[in-house]
Amino acid sequence: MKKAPSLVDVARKAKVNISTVSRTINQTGKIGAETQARVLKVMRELGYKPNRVARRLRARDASTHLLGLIIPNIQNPFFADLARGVEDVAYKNNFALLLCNYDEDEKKEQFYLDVMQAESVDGIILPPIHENDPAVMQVVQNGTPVVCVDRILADSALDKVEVDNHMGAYKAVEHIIAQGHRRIGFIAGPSDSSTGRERLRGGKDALIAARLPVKSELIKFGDFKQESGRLLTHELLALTEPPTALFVSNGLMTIGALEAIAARGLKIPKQIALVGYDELPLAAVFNPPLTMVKQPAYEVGKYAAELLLKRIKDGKQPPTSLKLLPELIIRRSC
Amino acid sequence: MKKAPSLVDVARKAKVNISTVSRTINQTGKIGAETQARVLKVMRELGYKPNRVARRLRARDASTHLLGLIIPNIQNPFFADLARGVEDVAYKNNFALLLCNYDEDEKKEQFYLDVMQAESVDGIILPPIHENDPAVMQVVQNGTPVVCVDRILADSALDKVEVDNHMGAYKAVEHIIAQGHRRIGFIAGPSDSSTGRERLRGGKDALIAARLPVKSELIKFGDFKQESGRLLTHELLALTEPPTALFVSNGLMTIGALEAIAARGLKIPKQIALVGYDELPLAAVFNPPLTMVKQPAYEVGKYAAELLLKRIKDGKQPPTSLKLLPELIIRRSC
DNA sequence: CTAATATACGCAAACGTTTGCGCTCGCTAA
DNA sequence: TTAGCGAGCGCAAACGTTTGCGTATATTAG
Repeated sequence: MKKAPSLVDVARKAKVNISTVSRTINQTGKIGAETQARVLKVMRELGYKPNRVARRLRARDASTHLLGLIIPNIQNPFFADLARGVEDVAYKNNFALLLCNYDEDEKKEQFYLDVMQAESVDGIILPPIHENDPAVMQVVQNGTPVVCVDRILADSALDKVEVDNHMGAYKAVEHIIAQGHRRIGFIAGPSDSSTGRERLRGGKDALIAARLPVKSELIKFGDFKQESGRLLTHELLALTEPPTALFVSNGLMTIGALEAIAARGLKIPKQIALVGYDELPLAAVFNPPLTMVKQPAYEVGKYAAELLLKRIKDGKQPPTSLKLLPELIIRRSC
Repeated sequence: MKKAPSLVDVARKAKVNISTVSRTINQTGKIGAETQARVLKVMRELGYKPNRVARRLRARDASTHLLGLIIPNIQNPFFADLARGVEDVAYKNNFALLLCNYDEDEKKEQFYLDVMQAESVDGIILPPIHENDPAVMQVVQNGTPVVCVDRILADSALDKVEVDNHMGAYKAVEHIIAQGHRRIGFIAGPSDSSTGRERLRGGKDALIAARLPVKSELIKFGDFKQESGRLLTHELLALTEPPTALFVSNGLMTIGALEAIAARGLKIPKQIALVGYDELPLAAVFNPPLTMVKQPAYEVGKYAAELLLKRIKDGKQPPTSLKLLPELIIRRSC
């Protein structure tokens, strides 16, 4: 590893003290015009790049220009979009991004939270693993700025940006009902996640508003992963009186549901109608095109990053809470 | 920001010198059994976590437990899978991951390479933006371990893991021919990328092996993004004598192609057959299921990370070069 | 002309580690 | 008895920054 030029090298060559160089870089303090010019020239000649590690070590308070993003799984298109949103605003502000997948695994989440703190990131964006996440709470207590996305943390005064899950599910089920369906299968998320619960609630409320019974045998609880979507759809379709329509409450499970439907050779929407959650890359060109409730994932990431940056710059403002709106994209699957 | 306990705090409470604590942690040097036990106890009591920043600053040679991954776009499922592969082995080895999207933009690539160096990462995994990538070359010269994935860097003795692009395209086109097609549209990637060129070459070679002419009007060059797939497919289908089959050389462009086909209301595979590159989440349940050449993206990431870790531990072994095999998954779209 | 003040810059501490070196024991070998 | 040695541990430097404070010079006010 060739040694990169340091402040000392620049200072020596420019015949000034390192503090002068530092101040030139950061535009802090008073420095003479010609000194400044000379220093800048030497910096260019040497190809000097400030060492971020040293900077972070020293400046526990000043910004370290590093953001942490901890998500369940980057292979989930929703989180990929979200991550992209975060990254774009980070880049615009000269921040780098430490990205981790925790796979809904508390051990991994803890590990990565430790890493983030040990790296003294400026702030962290994450969907808490569940509402009472002690590991996250502890990070917050430490004073690290945290903004919650997608899911929220119970009774905490944190910046957060979420999507209206109740509305998304409500609209979806409402639409299913409007298409004339009365037996609606519901593949819900885990009941200990706020998103899972809110979407379930939204679906139920739509049923109630239409004076339809909510039948527990038509509600299955998955884990937001593809395989559970497949399995639960099979269960639903194997019922003696199977549903005529399906609402699947996230993207990965929707893929699984489609697998099950294909395996049984059912026609969409005639034999089984379907509306899924989260937009999928091929949903619009699917045959038939898939009716889905689309979440503004990129925007969630974007706003979250902006909120975080704002808080980093100015710690003591009241927390702001954003709730973005999902959109029901009606295509042909229901 | 509450101050985290440091070596000094532990040392003071355990009534030893900080160096003893350090050596206890790293298992380096000789330390008495009871001292060690005492130190470990205090560490637990205080909840001590080593500060990675300080560690990285000090140990320019020792491992800093941070890997860099620079990819074009995390929203591309291929790279999402790849990233996941990298992350999994990084996690197993207690490494964190700095992830960046450079969007095929040289400025961004340069910026992120600078960041990685300034963060003194242990090593970097990336698909070079093109074969003669001066920015990457320079990083290599600096002595930072680099492993290339997917694409390669010209005449450099680097670890690399790629997928056999020639074989993938060859198999695809071979299969299209075997289905009886004679007019085959080819949506290629950029000709200045090694993957683009090799896939084009593979396709052409399959044509030649079958003694079929390669007609330049049937070959369109895209940029591996969705929109170009859509546009170019429209161009191809608008020909006075349009192709009866399409080979699209990456995943995003395949989505675009499907858009164009859907917009024209063409039936797959009767009116237009199609085989795409890269597996897509919904490809298997698509209607008809999509014939695609699937790249082992996760494995690419996994092997790359393993190679990188090996090189970090033991710098001076000859570079190893892996070439993984793509798989033609024959479904019903061709 | 002297004193006050602003400007431009240097000095050195601090951030939390790792590590080469040196010191002090207690023990063994000659 | 003493030189030699290894085990166990402390001292202090170093990594590359930022920053509070000090100081010299130039400028202005009184």
